[in-house]
Amino acid sequence: MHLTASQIRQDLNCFGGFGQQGYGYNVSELRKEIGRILGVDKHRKTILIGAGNLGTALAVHINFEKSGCSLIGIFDSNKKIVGNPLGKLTITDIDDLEKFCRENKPEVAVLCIPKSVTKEIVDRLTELGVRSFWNFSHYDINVEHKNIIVENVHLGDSLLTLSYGVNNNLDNDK
Amino acid sequence: MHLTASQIRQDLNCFGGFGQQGYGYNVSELRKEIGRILGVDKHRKTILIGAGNLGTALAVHINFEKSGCSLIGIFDSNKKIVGNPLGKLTITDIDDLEKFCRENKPEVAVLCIPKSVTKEIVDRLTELGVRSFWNFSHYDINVEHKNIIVENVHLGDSLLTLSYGVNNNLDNDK
DNA sequence: TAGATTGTTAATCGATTAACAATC
DNA sequence: TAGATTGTTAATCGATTAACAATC
Repeated sequence: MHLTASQIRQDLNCFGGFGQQGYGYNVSELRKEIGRILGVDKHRKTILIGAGNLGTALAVHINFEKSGCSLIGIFDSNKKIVGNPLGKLTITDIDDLEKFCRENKPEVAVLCIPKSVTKEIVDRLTELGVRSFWNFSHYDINVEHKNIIVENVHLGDSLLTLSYGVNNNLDNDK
Repeated sequence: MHLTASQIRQDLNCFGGFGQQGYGYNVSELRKEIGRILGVDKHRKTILIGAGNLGTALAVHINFEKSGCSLIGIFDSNKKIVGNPLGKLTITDIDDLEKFCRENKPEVAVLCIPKSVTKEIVDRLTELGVRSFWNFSHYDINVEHKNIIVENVHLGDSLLTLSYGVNNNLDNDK
């Protein structure tokens, strides 16, 4: 993984001492501890907004539980696909978002929606108590309201990084 | 963008001087220069391997030209979807990969395929002269053969980062 | 000349690496 | 005791920030 032993020891010490000097690490215990730090033992209720190509891909391929998230709802504004099954869930009308959230209190939202509607959706969701966003839209969520956690995934930027690498013969796989 | 003026000047100077002291930058010229550095003015022939949910999402939503790439072929092993249209292209049988590459000489490949077949596909593509990979599979491409450029996108890692942020109340939007 | 803005050098900061003490 | 391995401090490296010279 391109990491030195020294770096691993330093990093682990940010969270505490997990090994025994002269003896080593209990690997399975260490693994569990790291999992706890990352929060993979949680089941945070998560909803997906937007069941287009990307939303569908994520709903099908991402193992949410593996990251401590539990996908409990999928929403879309397209009435033609509302009611359709997607994985183990059924696509719900975005108009029912408020009702659903008041009843189920999700904490995390995955945003697979166009830039133009993202601000409105984020406003509605924060109002409803959602504090964490996995954001695939091109809109940059404005964290004026602190205590909100955002993980942006801008795939276009990633392709641009590759393009730079191609044009400058860089091995950026580190 | 959370950048200081100093940082921008430093970064620009890695590539040369683009402004005039006391006067400023010619913004549209600077923009063009940065574009050239990133290679967005190129039209590198690009193929997409795997037309599942994720591959479809990328084919539809990503503006390849904007990053200097030109999508010229889409391949899948599923005979049921071979021949189907996808965007402006038609899904081609993966068995025709060699023929297509010898004729069209693509430089970049987007990998939306399962981990299990990635090594084989990468071997075939490098043999055919493809040197750059935008890799969405979970397989870590082994760059033993230098001169190969890889940009990995592991969406699961991104969700795990969010999970850590949620559990430790970190604002990681910087 | 005064004000403004870039280019470049120096200072600061943080992260990586190396060294070594502690311990089995 | 010798060898091995973690925890922790010190040294090194690189990137960010600050300072200032150059220029309009």
